[in-house]
Amino acid sequence: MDDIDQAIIRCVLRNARATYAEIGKAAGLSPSAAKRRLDRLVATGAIRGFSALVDPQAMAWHTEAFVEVYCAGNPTPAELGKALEDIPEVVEACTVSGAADAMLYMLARDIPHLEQAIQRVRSTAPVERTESAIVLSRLLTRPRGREGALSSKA
Amino acid sequence: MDDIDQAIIRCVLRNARATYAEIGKAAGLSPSAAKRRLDRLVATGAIRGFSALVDPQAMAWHTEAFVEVYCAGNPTPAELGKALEDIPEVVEACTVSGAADAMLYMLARDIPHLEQAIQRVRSTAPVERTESAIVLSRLLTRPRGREGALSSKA
DNA sequence: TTTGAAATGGATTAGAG
DNA sequence: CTCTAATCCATTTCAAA
Repeated sequence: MDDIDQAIIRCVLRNARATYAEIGKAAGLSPSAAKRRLDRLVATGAIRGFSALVDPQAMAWHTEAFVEVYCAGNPTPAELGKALEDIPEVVEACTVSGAADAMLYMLARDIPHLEQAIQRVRSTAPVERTESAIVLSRLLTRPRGREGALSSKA
Repeated sequence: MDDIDQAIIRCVLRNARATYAEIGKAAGLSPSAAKRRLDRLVATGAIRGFSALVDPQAMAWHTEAFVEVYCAGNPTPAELGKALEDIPEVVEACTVSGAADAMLYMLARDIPHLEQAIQRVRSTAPVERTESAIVLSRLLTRPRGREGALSSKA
């Protein structure tokens, strides 16, 4: 992880669909070298993947919920993640300490849509039981600076 | 915004670097039709951009927790928000349905730091009891469009 | 070990139907 | 929306620093 990798990450954070030529230009590399480094960043796990930034307003999804998931058996985190990946209503998912196996943060159009999405979670993953806390009002949201740690330029 | 657009969004949420051929296959469309729809979704703002998912390990603070807050009496959401505002470790806070009054998402350097921050929550706000679920591993994180990335394509 | 350059196979994109 | 065709890009290979 050097300055070139950081430049690549910054570029691809700004636009995940950038071509290797664009990535290379941002990092001062040829397209083939840029591809090699990007592939390595993905392979080593520094980059977990690439996703679209969907406007929740455009989809009119404004029903939020925290969902505790209690699993049947003990599926691996990887299995759980794979199963949840196809459910776009699941915005975040973590395994957690305590009684529940996982905590989901879900976003849906409305209550029926949320209910349907939770049903989909229950049928897709080896889930025994879920416990939902629907968000009533948002008290505060602080920017998390996920990319902040990487944006320190040399 | 129909089922085809939804399928395109699902595909590109899963992998923003998918080719138009892959997107089209996921949506039952030809590559050129897939490109036209995706371009339109970006142009209308339904998709704000495409970004990489960087390993949170790169962050300085990498201990996360979901904290359920049970209040003494019934403070207003405004009072709660005001009390939590001064605690930087509280990244998100919502009032929720169910037994708990509020759900916090907290971010700290490590477990001692998290414990100290929770103590601070308990002493600052009229909190009766808290129940914490520390994040063990992150299964998936979808950007919520807060990062404000913009495609550089014309 | 990592880069840059060339070649080819496949993807992207505009235009026509 | 599909099809077609021209262009552009991704990916591999290979030689060089």
